[in-house]
Amino acid sequence: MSDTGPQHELSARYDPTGIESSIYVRWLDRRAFHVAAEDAVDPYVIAIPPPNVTAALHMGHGLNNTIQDVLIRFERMRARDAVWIPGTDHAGIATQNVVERDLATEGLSRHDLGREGFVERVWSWVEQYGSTIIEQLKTIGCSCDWDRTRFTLDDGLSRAVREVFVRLYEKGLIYRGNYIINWCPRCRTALSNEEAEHRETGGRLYHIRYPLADRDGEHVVVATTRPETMLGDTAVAVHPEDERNRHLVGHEVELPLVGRRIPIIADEYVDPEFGSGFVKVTPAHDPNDFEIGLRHDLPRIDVMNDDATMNAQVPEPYRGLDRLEAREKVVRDLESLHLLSAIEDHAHAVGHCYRCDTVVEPRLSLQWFVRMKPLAEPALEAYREGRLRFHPERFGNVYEHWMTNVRDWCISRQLWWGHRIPVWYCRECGEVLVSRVDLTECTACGGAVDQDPDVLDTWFSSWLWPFSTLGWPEDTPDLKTFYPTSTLSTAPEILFFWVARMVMAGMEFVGELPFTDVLLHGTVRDAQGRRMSKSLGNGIDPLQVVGLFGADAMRYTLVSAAALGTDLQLDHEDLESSFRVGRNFANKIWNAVRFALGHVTLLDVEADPGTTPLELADRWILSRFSVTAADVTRSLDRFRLHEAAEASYQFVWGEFCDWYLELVKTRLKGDRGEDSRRAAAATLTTVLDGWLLLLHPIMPFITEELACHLPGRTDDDTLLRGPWPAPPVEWQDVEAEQRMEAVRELVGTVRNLRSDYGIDPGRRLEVVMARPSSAVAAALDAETEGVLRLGRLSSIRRVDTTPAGEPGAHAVLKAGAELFLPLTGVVDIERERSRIGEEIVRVEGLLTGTRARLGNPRFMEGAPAEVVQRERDKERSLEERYALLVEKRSAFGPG
RNA sequence: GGGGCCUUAGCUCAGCUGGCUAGAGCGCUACGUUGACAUCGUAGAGGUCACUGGUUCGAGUCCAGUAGGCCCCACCA
Repeated sequence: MSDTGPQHELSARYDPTGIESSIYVRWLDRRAFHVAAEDAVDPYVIAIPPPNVTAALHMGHGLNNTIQDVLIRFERMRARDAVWIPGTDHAGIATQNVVERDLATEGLSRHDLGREGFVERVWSWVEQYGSTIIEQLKTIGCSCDWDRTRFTLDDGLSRAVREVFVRLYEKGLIYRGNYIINWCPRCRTALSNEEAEHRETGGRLYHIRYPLADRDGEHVVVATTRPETMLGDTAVAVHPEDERNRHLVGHEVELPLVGRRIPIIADEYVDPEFGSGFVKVTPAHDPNDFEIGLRHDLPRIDVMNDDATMNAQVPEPYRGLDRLEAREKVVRDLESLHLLSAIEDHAHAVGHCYRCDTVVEPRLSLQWFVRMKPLAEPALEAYREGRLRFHPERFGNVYEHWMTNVRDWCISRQLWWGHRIPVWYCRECGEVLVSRVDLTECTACGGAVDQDPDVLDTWFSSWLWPFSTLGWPEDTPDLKTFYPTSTLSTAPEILFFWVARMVMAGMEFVGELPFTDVLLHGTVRDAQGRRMSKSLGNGIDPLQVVGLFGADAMRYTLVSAAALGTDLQLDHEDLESSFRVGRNFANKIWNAVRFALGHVTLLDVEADPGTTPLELADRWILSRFSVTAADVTRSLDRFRLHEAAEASYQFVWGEFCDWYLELVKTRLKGDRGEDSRRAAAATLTTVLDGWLLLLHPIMPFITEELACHLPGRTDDDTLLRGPWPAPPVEWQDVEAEQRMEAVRELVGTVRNLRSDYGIDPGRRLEVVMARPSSAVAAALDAETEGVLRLGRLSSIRRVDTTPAGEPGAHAVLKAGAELFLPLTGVVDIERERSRIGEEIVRVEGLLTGTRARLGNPRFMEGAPAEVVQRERDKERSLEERYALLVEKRSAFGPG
């Protein structure tokens, strides 16, 4: 589309509509994101945190996947074999919930379909909607290797899951047992500790009298936040050294409402200082009580059904009541029996199901567990030895703490959607068979077998993701080439759920860390600082943002707003203000290139660069570009994406557009001769091409679109493979930077004075200059025309000393020069005197500070030579300015 | 109960290993249609870097404490 006169095709406003999708298709057509193991020499690999297959893209995904895409594109441009492995997670509970809700609208439950029918139904749901989020990732530009898309429940990954289960079982690291687990009465399944979210809740502490069974009229008082569990009490405990109460050990109390006689026992767990020193013991509904129960061989009475209604273990009046109803009734009944001695407010942390937010019930239950300690050790060691790094670093502490105190992992779930537990129980001999292949009969006695009905925790497949996606347990070429992966980027919320467990799995099953660097990004919040969520309705749909402003605008905004590990705020009620930065920047880029394209031709670019001498502005912009490229590279290397974004922005807008383009405009028209024109055109194109590359990881679409319009490039060109800009160090040019600094200060000062005195912007002024430093003089010689044009000056008159007593404005440049702007009839002497006076005070202050430092012997000894030198230079230039300013002021005569 | 983080311009935030005459974007004020861009340009106002001490020649940056906010972990009922 760009062979001739491309400038005519670019509109004045950047409109990403259509451009982005067609570019994306072009990339796909070339299979540009695919890398085969055989071809990979220097792999850089990211395994995507697989979004739930039920998910629709939200801003959190938008941010995380933009970050990953930036890194992948950056490395790909650096000629590494960058592979980004995409996929989705079957998300056991979440997906089952979605399909069950679906069924409910037809008046059906999963039980109506039966297990097989239900699972089929979920699969068809997945087939229909499962690729939604994958498609959405393409919309925001993600350059995943789509040929490698995986699903945690597909055949290969299922095989990995089963292999892992069997291995751990054989190693004695998986066991089945009756323990207190977190039970979600709504999902009717066990949860892991991590899946129970503890939240501070305002509750009550009830003090209940338990009458002593053998001493009439006497009682002990226990305190509880959950009176309904008393129905399952099997003991009352005191601390063995509790002077007040230990004489009661061995006695019994009669459990109110139930009538059961239960013993008073002594156990270290009890805090004698708390309350009355007595604790009710409910081994089936509290983890501590469970432990006490073990030590004292107490009966465990589970008083609830799966849905947290009271079961047949409780007295008739309470049966069938929900636990909260039961609580109220228990309290009422105790009250009427005068057994409630007090109720006080009491805040405590209550667990909630991370999927449905129902209050979790600690409950005794037969489940499968993974012994974590042995897995944690190598994972901890890897971190301590510095082989595993977190960004920001502080998350290392969090990881270490969790790893050190890791508890066993409850992995069985009472769901239908997921990896079925590969365990069979023999009906005949009771043998427990754990197998890599499905069994139909007992391997011991040949009897009929039943497979465990439960499925595995979703995370039991996710924790294998970095290698299961590469073909493990087969020793595939992919696994050999692409494992370990390089960087993992994710949200801190799943540090334990996923990141820590992946590290353990990688070490255990492949013998190597799954990745070396873990990037934890912040949370996307709304204008009030609240987390974006469906229930609050304060989310922003990335696709809507893409539709309005383009993916690049969104990506730039997100990256620039998300400093490493910090949260970012966006306003869901004002998308424009939220994404304005990126949108405006994209527009700026568009127009800068549009302008340039109107002035450069293929001939300019092909000309031998040695034949046309570069001018000051050319040398300067090359130098600035060189520095910027180095900064951006360094920032990306250190995962400081926002710094890379900001550095590019400052360069493109603040230096390239504001100064270079402005200075070069006349030259491009040929006003300063053909050599000058050509030098400008060649430099312009070189630098433009360079910064388009620099921005490509963050803004892939617009840069790709514009680059192919540049002379020397065609539609077949792509920025995907870079090469990543690595400007020669020779481009860095201290002299040019100093001189351009003088140009900018000169122009800036003139503009400032004009503005201060309200000079008509159209009026051309003459400026008088005296005593320019060599830098200023050289700068002026090189760029007179530019200075005149940008300062709207008619001429610069050089004199030995600026006029005293004439009406006009004085200034002294840092770069070294006196300026005088003759302003007959405009300048008010008093105002000018006070303006200079203020400047004198300011400079004097700086000078005092600098002199104090230089006069301090300890500074002179202690500070590095470089710092001392800088202070000396500063002192000298401040002294000169000071002297000149004082002289100017005195020219006004005594104030 | 432990651990961590934050507090810098009106707003949202940068500021990495101490050298800062403290930055950006937005907002605000004034001026401006100088043919890339009004999704723009030029200039400007605006900060005792939460507070108190300490270390240091030098602290927004390091240390301790105080106040306020946030987060994570935790079996004291």
